[in-house]
Amino acid sequence: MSPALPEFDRSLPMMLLRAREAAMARFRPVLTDAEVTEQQWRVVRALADVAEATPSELAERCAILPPSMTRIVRTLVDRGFATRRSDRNDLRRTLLSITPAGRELVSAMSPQITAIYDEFNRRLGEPGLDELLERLDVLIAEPSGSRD
Amino acid sequence: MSPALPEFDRSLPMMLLRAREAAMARFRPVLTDAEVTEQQWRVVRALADVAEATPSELAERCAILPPSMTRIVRTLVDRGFATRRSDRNDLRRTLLSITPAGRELVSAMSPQITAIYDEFNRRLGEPGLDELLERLDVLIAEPSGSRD
DNA sequence: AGAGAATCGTTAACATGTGAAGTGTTGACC
DNA sequence: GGTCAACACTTCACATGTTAACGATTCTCT
Repeated sequence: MSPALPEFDRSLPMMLLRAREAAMARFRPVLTDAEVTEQQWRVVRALADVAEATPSELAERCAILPPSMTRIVRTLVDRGFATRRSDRNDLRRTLLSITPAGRELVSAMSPQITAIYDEFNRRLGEPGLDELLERLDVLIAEPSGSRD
Repeated sequence: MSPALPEFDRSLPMMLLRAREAAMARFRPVLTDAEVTEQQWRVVRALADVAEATPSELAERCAILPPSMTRIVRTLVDRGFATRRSDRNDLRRTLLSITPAGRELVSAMSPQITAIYDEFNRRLGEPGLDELLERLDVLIAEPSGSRD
């Protein structure tokens, strides 16, 4: 008999998707209120941590594909949350920075976002959250089980 | 001082997103090979488990929003993986079923999909996977911490 | 120097995510 | 039995996901 597929509803991809949906459901009202999309917020958030970054670096850190990043950066620059300049040492590269308006957005949203993080912390417990993150790390880590 | 935001890179939403991306990266080649999208596969997979289902039920089970479900069902019917009829007792409702071609798709893909599930099982260990799913359940479960 | 490969960002084309509004049908209530 | 709210599905508009291909720049190697 052909190997039975795992239970659909409790398969790893479905559970990860549902868990993320459940988490984002808490953040979404805050994002909507600030009139930024989830992805725009990720990029602004990432830009707040560094002096400058290239679209590629942001794409990596935010888990957003380059074509999407192109559009998101355009939006953020248009809305005044980020600025861009080109790298004089490598004209292929673009360097992006957060603007004061971008920083204001981050600081205005921080309290509410932090409160939601705290809520998840309470729900899972600190050790529970840490264990969860560790297991997710295992998934994220390169399998490297290959042979080289 | 304003409350510091959690580490961006290890925040729960980012980790869940990365973990899911890592997992899907393993499945994607199989899906591409079969020429179905991730979401189309989820719906076909869900249809294979039941005699009939409404778009709403599928949307719930597959974590796909109704507008997307409308488009996906249209595609699946066009491609011959599903059929639709309307409920005579409630003309608002549509009833969907998998076709033989849909079942063939599922059984053709099952071995490869199962192999990937097995790989994750090995990486995490059975108890590790179970613990992971339990913690994800905590996130998915209604907070219900409200007061009613 | 110069040809060709590699890199970075972008555009294109299609599928899906997301929130709002629309259509037809059913149910509840007067 | 007629009005109105609720429901199931759809459409619309815009943002993003996904793959492929493209243009400009840089690197490599001869």
